[in-house]
Amino acid sequence: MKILIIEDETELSKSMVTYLHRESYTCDTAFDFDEGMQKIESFEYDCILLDISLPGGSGLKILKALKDNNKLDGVIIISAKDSVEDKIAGLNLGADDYLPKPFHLSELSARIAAVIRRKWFQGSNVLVYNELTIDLLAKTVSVNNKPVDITRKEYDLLLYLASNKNRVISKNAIAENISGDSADLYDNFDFIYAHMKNLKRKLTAAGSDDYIKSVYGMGYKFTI
Amino acid sequence: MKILIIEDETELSKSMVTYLHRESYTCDTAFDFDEGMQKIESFEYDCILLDISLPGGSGLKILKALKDNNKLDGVIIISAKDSVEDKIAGLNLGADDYLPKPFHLSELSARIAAVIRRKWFQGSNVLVYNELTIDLLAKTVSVNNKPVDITRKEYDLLLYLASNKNRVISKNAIAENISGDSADLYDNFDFIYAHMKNLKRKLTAAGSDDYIKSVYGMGYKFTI
DNA sequence: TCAGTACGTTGAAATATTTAATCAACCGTT
DNA sequence: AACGGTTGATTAAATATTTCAACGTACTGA
Repeated sequence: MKILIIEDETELSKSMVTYLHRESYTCDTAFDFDEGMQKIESFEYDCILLDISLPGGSGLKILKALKDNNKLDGVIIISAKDSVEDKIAGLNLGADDYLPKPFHLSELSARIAAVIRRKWFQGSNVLVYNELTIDLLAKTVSVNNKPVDITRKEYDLLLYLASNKNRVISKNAIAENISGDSADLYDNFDFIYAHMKNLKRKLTAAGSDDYIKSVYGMGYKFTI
Repeated sequence: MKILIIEDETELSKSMVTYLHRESYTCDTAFDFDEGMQKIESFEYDCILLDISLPGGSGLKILKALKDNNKLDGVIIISAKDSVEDKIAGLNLGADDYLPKPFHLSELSARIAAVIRRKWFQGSNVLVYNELTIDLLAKTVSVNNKPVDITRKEYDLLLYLASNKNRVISKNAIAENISGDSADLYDNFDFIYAHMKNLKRKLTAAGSDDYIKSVYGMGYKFTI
């Protein structure tokens, strides 16, 4: 799952990245208004953490832009505790959640998990596709109720495709989702092939159907 | 197990912290209304001790906020003996328990233990996993009914994982749970490895299966 | 239809990361 | 001061990730 952190305090931003990375999220960062706008325009994110007070322009303007582009789902406002008007303005614009500074990273992580569940999984913790289930809380994948031993990248890959079922997902999108930073340019997708092969092998060996189809020249599609 | 003490009398707060610390609880403190609100908003606790009469605002308002956030489980009201209306208001709002001042710390501790048992272990005093049992009252761990000599951190670690069985628990979460202060960023998790090794060694030496599996890149999982 | 080419799959090797184990320093208690 | 428990640093081991090269397969245009 991919998160954009728009926050000018570099120390805070850095510790968020570290913590969230350990929680299996991949993070992008933006440190001012312009960079924030640029990232939201060029990439897709599962969750956006948005500081209101930013150099170069108010975060509320970014929020407005997100709203106009129908990308409000998954936005969490973070802002100084006393800015009540920021909170009201943010929630009025339709942000999903509001977290006053200072906050504990575990709290942030819990809010992100809730937002993502709401956005992608109708608030549920478990995705079920016939014999295949993905448990978001336990971070496990099972086939016929037997857990499958899966690595983190494989899990990310499966979750990403499954949460976009019936859609063709480009390899660029996959690379950005399961790998580090959107700034990276990928000259080849060999690593995707490798993960895909291992994932498929493990799932089918466990008795699952192969729900992931490759779409020649386009990407991959999870179809139930 | 993590406890939040919202209490303005510093002496009382300090003695509670000391006592509860000896009882293997880790404690956070808040000394007025605002601090209390901030802590409950930004962190998860297994039990919250809430004084009703606080500088800056009534504890009942904190209780209301907890109720609105579905975090009422594990709240114990502490208040002057004669405030019958506080008691009624508190229990009406759904607090778990009520303890009139002055009280014995042992009484407090017993109530906390009861609240935690109710919240986490459906009122049971003992967790049993085949040959392995964890006695919450005695704070002991046994294998085949023979007690195992275990340190406090090891006990915390085992209890935390066991009470989240079949879930992968991140090292972030483990660090926060077993480490005393609420510091939330750790630059390394070596101390977790050390405790983990000692815990596993003691349990297997005592004849227990190794129920704690490491999940590479994700954390640890207790599986029966 | 058929070669030609781009794309996808595979398995193995190389690299990087995470976890384990050991040992030493630290800290609070007694 | 001595002790056990806890934590941090270092090295070793295990595991995951990425790269690479060889091979299949699907599309393209003549």
